Order: sequence, then C-alpha cells, then structure tokens
Amino acid sequence: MTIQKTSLVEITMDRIKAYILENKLTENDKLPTEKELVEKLQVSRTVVREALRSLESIGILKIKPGGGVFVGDSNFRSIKTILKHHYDTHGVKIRELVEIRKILELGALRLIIEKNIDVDFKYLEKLNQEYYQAIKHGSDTKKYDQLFHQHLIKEADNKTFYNFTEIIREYFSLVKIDLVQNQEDLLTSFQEHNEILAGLKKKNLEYSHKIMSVHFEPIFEYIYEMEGLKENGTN
Amino acid sequence: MTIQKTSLVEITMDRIKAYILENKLTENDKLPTEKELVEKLQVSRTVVREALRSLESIGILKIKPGGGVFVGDSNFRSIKTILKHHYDTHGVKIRELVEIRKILELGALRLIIEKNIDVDFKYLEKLNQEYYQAIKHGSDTKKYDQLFHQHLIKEADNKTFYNFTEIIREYFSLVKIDLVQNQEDLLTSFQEHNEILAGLKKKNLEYSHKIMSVHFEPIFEYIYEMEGLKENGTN
DNA sequence: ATATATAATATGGTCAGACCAATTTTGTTA
DNA sequence: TAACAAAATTGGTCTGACCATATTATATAT
Repeated sequence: MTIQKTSLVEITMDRIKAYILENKLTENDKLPTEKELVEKLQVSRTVVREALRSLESIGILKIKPGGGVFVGDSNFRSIKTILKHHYDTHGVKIRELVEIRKILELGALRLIIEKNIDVDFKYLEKLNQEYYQAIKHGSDTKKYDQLFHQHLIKEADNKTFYNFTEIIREYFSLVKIDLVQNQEDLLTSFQEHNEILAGLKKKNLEYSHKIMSVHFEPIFEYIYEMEGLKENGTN
Repeated sequence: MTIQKTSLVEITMDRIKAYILENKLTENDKLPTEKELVEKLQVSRTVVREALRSLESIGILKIKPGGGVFVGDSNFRSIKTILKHHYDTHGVKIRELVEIRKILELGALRLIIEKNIDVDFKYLEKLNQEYYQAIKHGSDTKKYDQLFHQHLIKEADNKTFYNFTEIIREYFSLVKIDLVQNQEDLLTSFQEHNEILAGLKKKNLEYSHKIMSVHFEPIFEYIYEMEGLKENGTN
C-alpha cells in the first residue's frame, strides 16, 4: 500500500550521503561494511550494494574488494567519465572547446592582474625554458606547453576555476588534433609565452590579453581549415 | 584462476556503453531488458542490475520500473548531483564562483563580438523590459535578471560553453546569497543591461566588457564585506 | 622478542531463485 | 469502437549461498 515515489535504492543513496555528512567523513575515511549498513538501514544487501555501486560510480565512494567502503576523493574523475561518454555519443565541435579554453585562459590573466596576485614568475619562466629546450631538442614539446598554461591558471588563485579548467582540458584531450607545428611555429609560441609573462609583470591586462589571443590564432586557423575541408567533403 | 583487474560490473558497464555506441542509440531509445542482457552478456542479473544502476546514476541510462531501460538525456543532471555533494562536503568559496561567472559572461561578450554574431536584440530587450516591469512592480526580479544573462550566453553560439555555464549557474544557486538590492540598485542593473546591449550593437568589446565588469561590482563588494565579517568572527 | 610464514576471518563479488509492484500488452465486453 | 479487465512483461526487493581478495590473528622460525 505504501506508495514510494523514489526507489529504495535512491533513498538509501541519500541516507549514505547523509551519513557521510553527519559523521563529517572525508577522503579515504571508512564507511560501515555492507553487512553493517544492512542492519543499520534495515534494507536488503541487494539495495545496499546497488546504492554503494551507484555512489561509487559518481565518485562519492570508493569500494575496495575485501577491504571495505571508503569516501572517494574529489578529483571529478566521474565527471570526466560522463563527458567521455557524451563525447562518444554526441561528439563535440572542436571549435567550441578551443573557444572555451581561450576564454578561460584570458580569464586567468584577468584574475591574476585584477587581484594583483604575486605570480611565481621564476617557476613559470623555468617551465617555459624547459619548453624551449624541448623545442631545440625536438623532443615532446606539447607536455611543457601544457604545463605552462596549466600553471598559469593555477596562479589565478581560484581552486574551483582550476578544477573546471582541468575538466575542460581533459575533455579537449579526447579530441584528436593533428596541428603540426614546425620549429619556427614552436619558437613563436615560446616567445608568446614570454610576452604573456612580460605583460603580467607590467600588470598590463590589455597587452597580455592581446598576446594570448594571438597565441590561439594558429589553432583557430587550423580548425577553420578543418571545418572547411569537412564542408567540401574532403574528410 | 582468471585474474580480472576490473570487476564484472565495470566490464558490463563498458559493454552496455559500447552497445549504445554500436547500435547508435540516442535519447529515449530502448535497451534490451534485464533478462535479455543477462542472456546476451552471460552474467548474472545481479551484475546486470548493478551495471544498469551505475549507468543510470551517471545519467547515461534512465530506468523505468515496469517499462524498461532507456538511454538518458544529456542534461548533465548527474554532474550537478556530484557537484551538489561536493558542495555539501567541501563547501565552496562564493568569491570563486562569482569570479568564474564574471569570466564566462565576459567571454560570452567576446565570442559574440569576435564571431560577429547576429544577436537577437529584440528578444534580449524584451527580456530586459520584463526585468524593468518586475522592478517597477516589486515582483521577483531575480528571475528576469537570470534569463537575460542566460540568453546572452546562448547567443555566443557555443553549446558546450552554454552547458558548462549552466552547470556553474546551478552550482552557484546552491549558495545562499542575501544580497539585498533596493529599487535604485535594480534600476542601475537594468540600465547596465541596456548598455551592454548597446555595446554589443556597436560591436565594442572594450565598452561592453567595462559595463559587465561594473555590473559585477556590487556582488564583489557584497562578498568582500561577507569575507571581512567572517574574519572578524561576526559570523 | 621479532620477523616471517601460515591459517583464519572479514569483506566485497557473483550467482540463483523467489516474490512484489508498476507498466504494458492482450483480451473481453458493452 | 471504446472502455474495462485480465494476463504478461519488466524492473524492485529479498534471501541465502558460495567465491575471491584483503585483512587480521596465529603459529613458527630465527
């Protein structure tokens, strides 16, 4: 006779989430065992297990076979899983992702300057020098380029912003891009990094914005070329 | 003897995701029943159910009791669930969210102007007029203010950008903000909306950026005041 | 006494079968 | 043909069993 709008499993999920809150459990803290939860929540093991599984799949829990159930870390891995599937099924316009990345990078510069942040230039210059060395030696440059931009965003002193940017970055990494850059292009990129830093040192938002925009141009050109090819059916 | 790194449930999840891809299933398409999946995948119903449950919890599937299993919509509701819990457990600095929103709003203006988008000014002006009426009548203004900004971002012609912005907006809505605006403040806000539109019409990025920045100032002032109070232990 | 190897226990993983609840389909009747 | 009722389908929950891995306790050797 009891009409229950939401399933027992969902209710149990909520109760477990509430348990975490009430007991102020944090990363890697241990939860009661399945058995204990069955007794405590007065539901079948089936329900407890499905609830635990679901909570694990959204990253709230971490289940160690034979070990126990623990509070998961908050690295948003599950969000990336979701976006991965969304990408697989819906695809994504590369242009859209690049536009977003540009906005975020410009935003980071703005935050740094407007909040008058004491940037760790030494470290950023070191990263860029490693980028330079990689270019000279013809080794993997992408890695150092990424590190530079990643750290720039870290400097914006906004953890949430950084997290979201990382998610976008991972999403972007799903896309295969064959943007070939010869050494000359790479050296230009390296120089732009330096100029962005120079702009930040002078706290000149307009200038650093301008350079960052230029920095993105080759990518947009590549994308427009790709989209043009697509329309021509050249695949 | 068979060593399996990942659990059967995880494998089954992957197989079901693959099934969706292979059969090009889209929103609301029906999947095989639990029974059929048990036969097809040669695993127990327990495993199938836990896999389905997990996929449902991340929004990939939608389970209708008595009806069947269907492909979920891609509204990222599950991501919002994840962020909700993250907010409950970790909290978030309001300042960070406002900073992000500002960056995104400025970014939208940039996209609109740089891509020379043919903005639907008529609609935006209508929304803003409704905002004005709400202010005059002392009714719920927040709604119309939100709609204006929401639509502005829609105009940027970047679905992915819009989706992410919506996620941030929902995240933001979790935070209780008691920013009181008297009629004068609201009229100023209304005027700024108009000026932003004027800037867009003239395709003047710098100007619209400037107004948008001003538009955010009251919120930042409020936040800084709150943070100040916090430090003083005034709660 | 300590360290190591071994056995026992605890914990999550998987399977099977049963029954319940809601939905969908089918069949009957007005 | 439409409305209602019965049957079948489908997911929801429960129980109990056994397996695999991880943890803990115990025995053993040094």
